[in-house]
Amino acid sequence: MKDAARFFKVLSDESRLKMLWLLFNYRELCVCDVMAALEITQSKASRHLAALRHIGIATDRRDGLWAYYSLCPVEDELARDHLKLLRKTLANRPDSSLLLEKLEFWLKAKDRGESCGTTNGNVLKGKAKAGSGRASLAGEIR
Amino acid sequence: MKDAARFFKVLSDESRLKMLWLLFNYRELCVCDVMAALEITQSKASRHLAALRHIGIATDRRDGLWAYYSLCPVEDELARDHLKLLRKTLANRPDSSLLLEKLEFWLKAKDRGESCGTTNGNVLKGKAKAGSGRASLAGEIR
DNA sequence: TTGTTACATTCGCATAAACGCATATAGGAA
DNA sequence: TTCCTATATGCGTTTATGCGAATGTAACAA
Repeated sequence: MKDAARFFKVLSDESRLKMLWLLFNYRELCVCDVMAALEITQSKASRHLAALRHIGIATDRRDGLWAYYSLCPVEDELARDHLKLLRKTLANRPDSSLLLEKLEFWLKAKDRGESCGTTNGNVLKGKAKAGSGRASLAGEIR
Repeated sequence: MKDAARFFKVLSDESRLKMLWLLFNYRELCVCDVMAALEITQSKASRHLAALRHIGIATDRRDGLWAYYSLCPVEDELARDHLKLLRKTLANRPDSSLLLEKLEFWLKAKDRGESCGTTNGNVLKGKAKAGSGRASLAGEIR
């Protein structure tokens, strides 16, 4: 049962639960999307996403500078079943919808050309840039 | 989602998962039963059982010197659903049946009058005592 | 009373986890 | 080249967690 305990340890952090909730609802998200929706630092987002990857419930796809994370098929039965249930149970949590709204708000701002601003500025308060206008690759699921 | 993370934190320890598995299969168990089945110290058993009690998924019933722990109805939907699923998923773990066998072995030894021996001796290696022959109150479920 | 037993709890220590900060890496643009 | 940006990671610090050993508590027996 050691691996089962390790799996639940990953679920025992609020930030990681929120990330899972976002990934349940969006096909893939980059680090700065998670950063913005959860209002956490870049290193925190990167590390927790890496934790999801390390136990094999998420993968990352690199595209230039960006790293897109998404859920991946889970071989372990216990993990797979509990993740499936988690998707349902998290939906009824009070802060779940708010979290999705925050993400949508950020994605729209990103579409308008705002940068992630990890180096100097605050993510959600960054000014609009004359940037590339890169379209978000976040795939909405709902 | 903070309370959800707290719930999964309780599941993130192998000893606590084993205790839950035993309580899924026996209506109630005293501390020394858990101690013997898991081959852990008394303070460890007591502490982890208290952790299950503190988040409201187990209760204790005192009868003289003994403390009998059992699962209790859980009001929170997330916790309730995941516990229900956990009962199924843990059944397929390789060490689950072995754990139940260890418990049954201990319960029979206890029925023969062996003491828990928390103070001085090792639990499973304690000599048979001319003790009270107290019948086990552990209620088998399977 | 004294002693024994089952359990809870406190203590101190060791390890693990989480964090911010700074830096490294690496791709894209100028 | 140089600069900027997105992400990963090493480092040091803080906090959390788990543990055994010892002690405390309360019930029962003699």
